[in-house]
Amino acid sequence: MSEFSLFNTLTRSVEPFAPSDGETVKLYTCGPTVYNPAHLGNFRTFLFEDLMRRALRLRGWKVVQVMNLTDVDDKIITRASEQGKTIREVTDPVITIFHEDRKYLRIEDAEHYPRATAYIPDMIALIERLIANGVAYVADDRSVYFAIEKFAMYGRLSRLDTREIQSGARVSQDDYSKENAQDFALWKAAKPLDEACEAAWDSPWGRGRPGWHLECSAMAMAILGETIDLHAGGIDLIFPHHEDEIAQSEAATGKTFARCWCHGEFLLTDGAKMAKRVGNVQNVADLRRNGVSGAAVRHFMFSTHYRKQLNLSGEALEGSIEGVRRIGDFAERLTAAQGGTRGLEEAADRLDRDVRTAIFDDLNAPNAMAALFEFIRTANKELDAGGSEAGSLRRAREVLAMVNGLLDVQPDRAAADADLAGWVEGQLTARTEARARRDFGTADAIRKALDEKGVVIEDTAAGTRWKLDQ
RNA sequence: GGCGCCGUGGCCAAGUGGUAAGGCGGCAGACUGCAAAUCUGCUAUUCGUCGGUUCGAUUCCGACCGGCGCCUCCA
Repeated sequence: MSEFSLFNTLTRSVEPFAPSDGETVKLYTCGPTVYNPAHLGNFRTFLFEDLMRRALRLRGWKVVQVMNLTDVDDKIITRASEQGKTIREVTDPVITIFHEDRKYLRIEDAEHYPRATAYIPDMIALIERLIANGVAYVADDRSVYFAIEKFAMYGRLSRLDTREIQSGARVSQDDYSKENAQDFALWKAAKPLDEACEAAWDSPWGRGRPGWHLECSAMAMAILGETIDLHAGGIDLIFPHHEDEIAQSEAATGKTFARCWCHGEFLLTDGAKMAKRVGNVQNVADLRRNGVSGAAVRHFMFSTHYRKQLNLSGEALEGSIEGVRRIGDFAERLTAAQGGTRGLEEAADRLDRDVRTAIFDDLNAPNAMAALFEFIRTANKELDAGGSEAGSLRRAREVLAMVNGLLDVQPDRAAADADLAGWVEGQLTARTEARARRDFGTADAIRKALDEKGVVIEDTAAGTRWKLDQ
């Protein structure tokens, strides 16, 4: 069996990876905070995780993926109060949009999408364990904090020396009273605003709500167990989010929380991190409105390795749209082909091997994509040569399906409705007749009329074919 | 101030101590009535700059220039 390796943030190096039980990968991925539709930067991370789960399965393992939905937090509460709603009324519609966007980008369903508010009892139980272990304390304001100096390994993931966080850092004191500025909240005592939008629950320490980091630890352990195989997220979550998850999980259980940590780099726009506070965000809806397909977005996101920053530009996106068109045209050609050649089969074998090698080597999607395009060029050539071997054709289709099951960059050709199809067929018949009598003026006028309806035609030896543009 | 990443052709981008994958675009050719699709050839003597190590560096080391990120709740 081929090796599978991933870059582990804990060691800052690419290492062999396998699930601890040799069979099922327990994967936890930090999901969106649902107060606003996720932007493309968020989706770059989710796409990287989608590729990861597909790669793990291709390697032969089962995957149980958890993606949490953070449906209680400061921003959600702010939004709810502004609109006079409960947090649930704010988050429900955003979750719906999240799943629509996700499906548009062909991100597979995770096995679990837990909402933080559904796991309050688990979170409270975890806090009680931490207090019992002496690493958490209840402050004067009835909030509960984790005391980072009680956890020796604190800082191991982010490699931040806790004593040296100083000038330049955004060290803003929040409204809570804690013993050490770097301690983080496990439980936040309720304020009137929280109660007003139904963001407060009973607890042994009074009314309140969970801290952000706590959610992930509690839900990961509740669903996947105390030690998980893989934990992934955006690079900005390394600190403090994942650092804190490790602290509170391991301080509670005494066991390794996640065996391997993977982080995806940022998507930039105009050379700056895409973020709401920078004001340069673009959503899936924006691309959708501009006719950019999910397949094209995937091609774009996978054109660069996940650990490298990627700049969103119109030019790059155009390139992906064209690239994906080529893949689509080729796939249709392969579907329609009557037979293949020995060379086609060899090219398919090569593609099979090269894609696995690339993707099992720390998810090298750009190399996998390169292998796909090399295959397309060779296969087109072989198909030009004719050939009648059913076996090689079958093999080519099988490998292309495998690659597509991994990258999923083959565009859907929009099916024309019956009215349009009928009209097009009529036009094509007229055009074929015109061409037969060498009346090219009429033939070209018809082609122009079709083009204006978004119909592109190709004259081939077997007759004229047509498709909808994009 | 601390920590870290990156800089490869017009654009995107892989990559290795031994002389630059792939995609988009462009140019030329084949095919076509013309197109489209496809194929072929061309499109970086060179990998931010300057040094060093080496038989040999884009790949290792150093300095510098430029871009980006993290340093308490941001994917």
